[in-house]
Amino acid sequence: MPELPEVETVKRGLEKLVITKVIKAIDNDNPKSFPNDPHAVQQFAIGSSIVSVSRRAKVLLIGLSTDYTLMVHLRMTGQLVYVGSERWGAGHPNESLVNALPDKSTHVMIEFSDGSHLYFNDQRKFGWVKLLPTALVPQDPFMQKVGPEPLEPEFSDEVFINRIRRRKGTSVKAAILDQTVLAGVGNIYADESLWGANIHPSAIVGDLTDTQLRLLKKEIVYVLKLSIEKGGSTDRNYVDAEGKKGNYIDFARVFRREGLDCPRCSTIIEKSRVAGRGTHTCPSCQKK
DNA sequence: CACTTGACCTGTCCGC
DNA sequence: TGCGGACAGGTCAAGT
Repeated sequence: MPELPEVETVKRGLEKLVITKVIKAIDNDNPKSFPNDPHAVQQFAIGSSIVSVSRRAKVLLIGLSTDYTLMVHLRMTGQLVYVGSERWGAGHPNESLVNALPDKSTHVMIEFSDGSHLYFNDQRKFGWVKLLPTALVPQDPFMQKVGPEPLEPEFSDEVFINRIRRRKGTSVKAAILDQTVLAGVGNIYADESLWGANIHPSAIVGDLTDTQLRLLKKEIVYVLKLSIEKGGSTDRNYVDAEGKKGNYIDFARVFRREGLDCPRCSTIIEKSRVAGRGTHTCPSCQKK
């Protein structure tokens, strides 16, 4: 589920909600969701306070006062939801979810000393919460190989073109989904940005011009920024740190709009399969 | 090496 | 209504 804009939205929410909170207890029901040595958890997490929340690619990093970090990947269906000690008042945008937590998909539960909680929910159990020394975060194999952050200034046209051209034999959709090319694009923003650039997802990278790739890079940055403004995309499971849904999907041009009109030319949007993923295109705007 | 496919899980939806 | 199969936003290991 969550791609860069969703993880960024969770990060911004958590930053406001959990900094300075002291961890009183952590429970989990599944070692895949919480693959940590209980002794390390006891020694370096329990009793520590949260000093920072940051994001790299689709990974959330919750910094602790012990110089350890809780590294969180939401994968497909993960949620990280904060619930205050008095819950949320009536009228909360997602009252039914928040007030029902924990539920059967809650796999990690962090209790703070003030009685509030942070719940890690994950229907499909692909996500995880790992505790490790902060100094070792950069040594993580994924962190070692992940590409540049698309919303940082160093993500220039040259950087993007050089990196994506390493994948010259593959489809452009597979290339932008490749986290070593750039960080944070998933299926939604791949389809949305390719539509924006008038490029067919199955086009081979080696057949695209630098002009097309520059436009694609611009569209990737555009859709990611727009989605952050809208609080991300809720297609199924995604919610932010307060349990609220995102609104980008209302602004999507092709994603999940098969059978509807292309907003640019009114041709009916099609759904197909590219790079093993459900793929949405306008057959008129995005010629093969 | 470059690239593609299947696996990891659970839930939901669609066709018979 | 029940059942089987396909599919769902990510990543990695194993295969070609």
